Amino acid sequence: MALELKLYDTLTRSKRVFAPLDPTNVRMYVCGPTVYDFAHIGNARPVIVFDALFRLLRHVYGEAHVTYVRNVTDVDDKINARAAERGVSIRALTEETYARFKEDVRALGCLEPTVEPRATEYVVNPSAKIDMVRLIERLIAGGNAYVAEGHVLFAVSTMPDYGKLSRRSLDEMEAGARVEVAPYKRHPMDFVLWKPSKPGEPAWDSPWGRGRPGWHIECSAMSGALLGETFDIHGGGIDLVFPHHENEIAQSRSAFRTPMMANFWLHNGFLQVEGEKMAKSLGNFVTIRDLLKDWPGEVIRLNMLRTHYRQPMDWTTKGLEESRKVLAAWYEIVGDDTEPEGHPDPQFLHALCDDLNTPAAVTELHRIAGSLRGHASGAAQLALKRALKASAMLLGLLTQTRREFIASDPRAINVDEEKVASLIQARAAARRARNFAESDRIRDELARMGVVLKDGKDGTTWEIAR
RNA sequence: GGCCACGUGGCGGAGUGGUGACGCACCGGUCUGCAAAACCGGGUACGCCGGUUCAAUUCCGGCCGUGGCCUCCA
Repeated sequence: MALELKLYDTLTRSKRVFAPLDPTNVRMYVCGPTVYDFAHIGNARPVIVFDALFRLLRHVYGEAHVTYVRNVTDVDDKINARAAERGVSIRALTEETYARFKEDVRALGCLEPTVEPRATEYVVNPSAKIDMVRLIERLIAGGNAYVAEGHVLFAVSTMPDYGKLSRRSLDEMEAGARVEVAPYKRHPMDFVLWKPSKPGEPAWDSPWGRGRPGWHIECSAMSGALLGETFDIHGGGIDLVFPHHENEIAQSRSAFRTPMMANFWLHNGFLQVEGEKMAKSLGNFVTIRDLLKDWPGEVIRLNMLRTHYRQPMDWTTKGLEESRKVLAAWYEIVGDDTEPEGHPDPQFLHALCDDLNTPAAVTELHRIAGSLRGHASGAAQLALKRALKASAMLLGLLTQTRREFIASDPRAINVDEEKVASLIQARAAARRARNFAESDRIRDELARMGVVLKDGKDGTTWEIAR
């Protein structure tokens, strides 16, 4: 394999060369949405980032050799609360929210994961290799979990490595704990695998009574069922490192008796909005849905990828505007050529293979676009255009024609393209007749429609004013 | 209170122990009937204080700032 991919692994806090456990089936699991509300831009970061990684892995190992699992959490106390609040059934709420989520991420140019399992389908699932109830039974049988007052708890003291991912010791965690410890816990850090359900809450029959799973067990069950006891990459937001991923590791490794769960643990950084933390109390929750009312999906996507996935990021309107300009300029260069015949640029790929360095990859796209200016012509020019297009497309960018991109701007929906075209023709005629008063009048008329003209060697093009 | 990240020019944002990436904006020029676009050229940087080193933006320590986790949260 010519391309050497390096990824930063949170567990070892180091960048390591990625070697698949099985090159014919590279397996990645990413924690997906809890479906109780519209997804916000912070939710979009891991979705876009790991989609980019998925695409890169498919390029390196072949499309048929990558399995990407992103779960859907459809059993959760927030869901119960929201459903009750709205007076709808839990099922109706989760189905509706999930459908909206799918629309949102498609608009952001994300490929569908190979499998999108729902937590509720893996509580008890006899046809799966493993499910949550069986996993918990194993943990109890193996001495890693115990039953107390209708709950099943994981005993962290049975896991010598507990805390390794988040680099904190049990002593530190106890010392820093702010929350009262449930009296039935043997150790303060023991966490819930199964809990009883009150009337009205989702419930499944289990050896421990009618109840529902704790938060962490779903990911251990679904990754185990769909990817196996150990797999290559586990991803998610950095806020999930503790306790979620730490607990997943404890569960999976204890149940399966393995030295590791995932070979690489990848975490994306947090996102702020206009310099402030995004919080409901600040009223600055930016949903994907809202953004799509103002910006093409590709603009949102490029804006996300202009920052390295591990860096903290500030999401701003100014940044979106810059991303829009960059994308528009690239489309102007590539034009309406849709032939996906090029190959991604080697330097572009090299940047991506360095821990998914998308900002550096974007720089390479600028480099290719720059080399297209001026001198290149004929076959060389076509090859460069296609390299630019093929490279960008690997990241889910420049997937349209120039015209489609312009039309995809939400602000363009009120623009009558045919009328614009005829006005441009009329202006061209006036200019040929050197009737500049008339040509300027037409330009002003178009400007009032929100259309900005750009005269070039090969005629006049236009875009939406901002 | 404990643990952990991040802090680069007007803005965004890579990277590196020793020649000031890249983009946006800005300024100057070419082109254009004019403007826009395009093209050519230009400037400004590594939070603060120490330490290691021939040499630090890059390594180490402290401080300050921002954010994350410790509780359901991407």
